[in-house]
Formats: sequence, structure tokens, C-alpha cells
Amino acid sequence: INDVAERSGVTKSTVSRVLNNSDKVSDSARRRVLEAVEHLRYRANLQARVLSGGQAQILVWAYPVGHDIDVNSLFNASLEVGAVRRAAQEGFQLVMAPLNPCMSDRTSALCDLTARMRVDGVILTPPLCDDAELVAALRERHLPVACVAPGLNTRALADGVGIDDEQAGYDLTHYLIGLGHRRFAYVKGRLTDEAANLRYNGFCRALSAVGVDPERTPTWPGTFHFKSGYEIAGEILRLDPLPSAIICANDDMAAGAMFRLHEAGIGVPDPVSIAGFDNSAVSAMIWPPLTTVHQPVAEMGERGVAAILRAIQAAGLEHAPRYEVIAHTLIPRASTRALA
Amino acid sequence: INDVAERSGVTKSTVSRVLNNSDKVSDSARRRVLEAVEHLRYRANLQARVLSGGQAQILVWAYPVGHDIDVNSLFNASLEVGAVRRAAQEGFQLVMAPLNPCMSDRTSALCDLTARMRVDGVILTPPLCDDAELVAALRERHLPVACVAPGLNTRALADGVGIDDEQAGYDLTHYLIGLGHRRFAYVKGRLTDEAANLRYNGFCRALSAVGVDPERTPTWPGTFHFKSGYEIAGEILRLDPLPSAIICANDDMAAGAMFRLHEAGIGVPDPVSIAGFDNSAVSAMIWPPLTTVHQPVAEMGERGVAAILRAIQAAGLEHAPRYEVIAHTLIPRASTRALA
DNA sequence: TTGTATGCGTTATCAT
DNA sequence: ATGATAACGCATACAA
Repeated sequence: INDVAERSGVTKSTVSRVLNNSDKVSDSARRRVLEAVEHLRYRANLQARVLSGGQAQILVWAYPVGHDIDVNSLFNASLEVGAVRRAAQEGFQLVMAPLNPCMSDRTSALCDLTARMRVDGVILTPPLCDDAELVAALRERHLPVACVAPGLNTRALADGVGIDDEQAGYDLTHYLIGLGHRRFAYVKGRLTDEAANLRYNGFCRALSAVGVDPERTPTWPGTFHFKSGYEIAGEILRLDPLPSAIICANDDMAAGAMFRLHEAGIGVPDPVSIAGFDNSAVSAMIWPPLTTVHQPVAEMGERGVAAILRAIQAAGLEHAPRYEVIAHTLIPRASTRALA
Repeated sequence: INDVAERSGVTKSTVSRVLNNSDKVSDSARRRVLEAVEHLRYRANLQARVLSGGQAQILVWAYPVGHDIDVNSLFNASLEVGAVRRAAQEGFQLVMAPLNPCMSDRTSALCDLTARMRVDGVILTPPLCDDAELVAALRERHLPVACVAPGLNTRALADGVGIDDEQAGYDLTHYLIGLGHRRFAYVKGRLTDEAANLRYNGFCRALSAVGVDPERTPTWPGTFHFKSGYEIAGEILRLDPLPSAIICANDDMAAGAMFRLHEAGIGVPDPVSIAGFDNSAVSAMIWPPLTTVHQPVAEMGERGVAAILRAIQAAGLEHAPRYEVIAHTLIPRASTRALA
């Protein structure tokens, strides 16, 4: 509103300049305007600003939904918490874009959204961030894009943030090897999740390093869900001899595996150790508490926002996509034990 | 854009009418316009529509943040999942409003947001939905408000949806009493959370019904966090004799209590049974799995959106606030046992 | 440094 | 039933 202009004795042009930190404005005018803003509790209308060509101050948060995905929501929720926090700090709004990664119209759905309203950029979370077609469609529309925890493919297409998953997989396996373990079972994540695949690569590297053939380790494809870990553990129990350690691509599946072992009366960590990934809340709630690799998930969400903010600043000049590595930490707990 | 108008040989006025399902438009015109819309992949710009006085199609989702709250995020996340889903179905956007319930500026922060952009209504989740001052401030600005899982106070101020918490508390307690339990310990939730307080009321009613004085049951105020349950269980362990059953106001705290008992080498459910509330994901992941009360949390989020949509429709005529009750379900699991 | 005028993409109010 | 036109609240190019 321009009551502000009237009250401060200038036109709305000047008011607008003050609000946008334009340099061409006298101190006296600026003071009067700010006083009026304060007094009238004036807030610039976002929608009007957008329409007239200003920054929208709006980011799109694209995340997966679908019957098979909701359960993994703790990871997604934590990412979001971090992202929203940072966005709020920077004065940006987050609009939610729940996409089903299995639906063929996922790309058009997102493009629809960005067509219906001007936004400054979009942030993609797993597994959407591994969807090269999606990323390409966005970039084609000159929309700044940032990926959170992407795999190798899309790191070449857009900016990204995440941990060094391959190294994380290596670190965890290396730790277990140090405890004397050699017979493993490995529960993979969703095969479309590139980050989880990288963790498996790290697992293989660590095994090879001590002369164990990773090919001979039994592996199963999981879905990241508790139930998936539970069911696969049922199959692992048929192995003879049992592996001395089970590694799961995330904590939920590890919890499922542990639950199944409890049910079968098999001890954890003796005779079977279990380890997961993420250091999610449940990993510390189950008994025995789970050895895992900490990913600063909320921080990843924050850095995802920070990344796209940088990309927005740098709009115009085409910079090479950059992947920002965040540190991970091994969290040894009681679910793994040293072999005699 | 009005390329659509050109292509269909009418003016944008008519196009707008078609898009808004106005009745005064010939079939032939409507057909041509829709064809053009389809062909040009036209989408009406939200921000422009708002500016010109149309519906914003935007809902505010206000939820709690703060160092002490993030951990309870699974509940919040599930609510949000349901809300976003329903909002998307109805063609509405959700803008996130993370508020710290402890900050004195929470009301002004939310009002700031609604001042910066026109929105159609706001949805409040616990414990914000129990903040009478917040609700009042919103209503004063003629903003439709819906509360998810509110307590008795605010149910009189705005529409709400949720379970019958008092009855849920009663049902759970009644079940345990039926198993032969008489010596309880009760871990309450955040005292500002009215719904949790109602559960405790139900607990007391069930106890009184069998002639046990609820006043003699040791109770502790919790925070809803795992850690809180863990610590309080430490104190419960000093009781002599031990209670035969511990009831916690939510599952996270129950998981914490169970963890503490495991640590102390005390069996669950023998000699101590444990029960929680929510039927959250963790309740089925821990060992033994937790007896609890199922709240359809995602559905509550959905119904919250549905409720505010109704309120928006009915804007103008002042209807009396209405509280919509959603069914809860007792989920007996292995963490509770029948006494001999 | 400041004011004037124009446009952003819709909806709404008039005419017709 | 349709078209012309005026808002909506802001940013900006241009003039002063």
C-alpha cells in the first residue's frame, strides 16, 4: 500500500526503492519511509511484486510421495525441516510439490506448477534428484535447480549437496572388517536411488581391499522400508552358515532385520551383527541400538536451499554444476560386536 | 496469457469466464477456448489471479518448530503428508509456516505472513492449535481457521478435527485393567498439549471406574520425546514395588521407557508392561512391539484441509465452530501382558 | 535523488 | 453472451 508513501511525503516509487535497498535514495527519505513502514506495519505484497517482475522469493520443494514411499518419511521430513528453516531465514517461501516418481506425468506435473506461478528455483530430493529427464526439463525452462543427495548422473546436470556415499559405505564396512567380520549379507536400497548404490560400491571396495570377493556376498534389493528389511532378513535366516553381519542401506530396513531376528530368537549382535545407514531417530530407539553412519539430514536440506540461493544469484552466467560434499560420521553402537 | 483469446477468436474476458466456469458463455465459445488452452498448454497465473481479487488457492500450514520439538517430527510429518495430498487434490497450494510456540512473536510472525500474501485460510497443528491468542488474532482478520487435534479451549473458537482423546485414554486404560493391571505409572505429554491432557483424563476415569484412586498413580510430565521417556523411566525404576504397567502419552516416550528398561535388564512385558499413543511407525519397529492407540494421523491432516475448505466456502455466514471426531483404534501388541 | 508513467496477468464492472 | 476497460499492488524505465 502507498499510505506509506503519503505518510512519508514521497511517492511509491521511492518507497519501493527503499524496500529494495536501491542505492539511489537520500538518507532523509529512507528514514522517513522506514519510519512509516514501521508505524503502518506495512508489508510488501508478494504476489504483486512477482507480477511486476520482482523476485518471487519462492522455492519449490519437490519430494516423493506414493504408497511405497510415505513410510520413509522420516528422512524426507528431516530434509524438509532443514530446508524450511533455512528458507525462512532467507525470507523465502517453500511451496511443496509432492511427486510420484513412478508416475509418467511427474515431469509435466512439476512443470505445470512452475507454469502456474513464477518461482525462483526448485529443489529436488531423492529419488527425484536422480531423474535426469526431470532435471533436464527444468533446466530447459531456465529454472535454477539444486539436488539433495543426488547420484553421479545428475551431479553433472545441476548443483547438488550430499555426503560422499561411496566413502561412507567403505567406512562402515571397513569398521566391521576391523571387528573381524568377513561373512556379510547386504540389503540394498531402491535400485533407482543412486546414492544408495554408491554405498554398495564402497562396501565392495572395502571387501576387495582385504581380499574378499564381494560377488560372493549375498545381496538383496530392498525398498528402504522396515517391512522390506524384515522380509529379507527372513531369507537371510535360511543361509547356512548365517552371516556374521548384515548391512542395510538404511536404518529402517536394519530395524526390520533386527525385528525379524528377535522374532526368530537369534541374538543381536551375537551371533549376528546388524548395521544401517542414516542415523535416523529409530536407530537409537531400538534395542540394541544400531551401528550406523550419520548423515546430517536436516543440514543437507539447509545446504540444498543455500545452494539454490547461490544458483539464483548467479543466474545468467552458466557455471558448471557443482557438488558440495558434507561430512558423514560413523556411529558405532551395540548392534555390532567384535568377533572373538 | 491471452494468446488463448486470440487463438479462439474471443477476448480474454471470455477466456477468463470459461476458466472460472462462469455460466454465461456459449458452448461454441467454451469449446474453442478449451481447445486453445489445451493446445497452448495454458495455465492461469496464480499470482495475477490473486492480485485481481480471485481466490488465492493457497492455504497456510502452521506447525511447530524449535529445538525441543523437531524430534516429534514423525507425527507432524504424517499430518503434513495427508494435508499436502488433499490440498493437491483440490488444486490448492500449501505454504509452510514454521512457528516456535515458545516465541512471543509467534502470532505476529503468522500475521506477517498473511499480510505479505493473500491466502484463503490457515491450518493450525498442535500445540499451535491450542493457542487461543493465535486463533483469535487470525479470526479477527477474518481468516478462516481450522485446527488439527485441538483441545477443548480452541474448539470453541474455530473448526477442528481430531480423535476423541479422552475416550482413547479411557479405552487404553480399560484394556490394561482388563488384563489385570492396577499399579500404573503415567508419563504425560507437554502440558500445553490439550489433547494429551484429555488422554490423561480418560485414564483417570477408567481407573475410578474400578475403584482405583487415580491420584495415587505416580505421574510425570514429559516432552513427547524419546529421551524424556527414557529419563522418566529411570525414575520409575526407583519405585518399589515397580508398577505393572507404564502408560506414555505418545509412542516415542514409550519407546524411550522401553529402552531404559532393556538397559536395566528389566523385562517387557514381564514384569513391566508398556503402552503408548499414536501408533507411530516406531511403535511397530521396537521389540517387543508396542501396544498403543492408533490415530489416523495422515487422515487427520487430510480432514483438516477438508475442514478449512468448507470454512472457506461458507465464508461470510458465521457458523458455530464445529469439531469433527475421527475414530481411533486400540492396537494390542506384545509390550503388554495379562497378569496371572 | 525523485517523480511519472507503464506494464505484469488476471478478474470484475460495466456496457453492448 | 460478449467485449472494452478499470482495477489489483508493485517494480522499473525514463524523464526531470
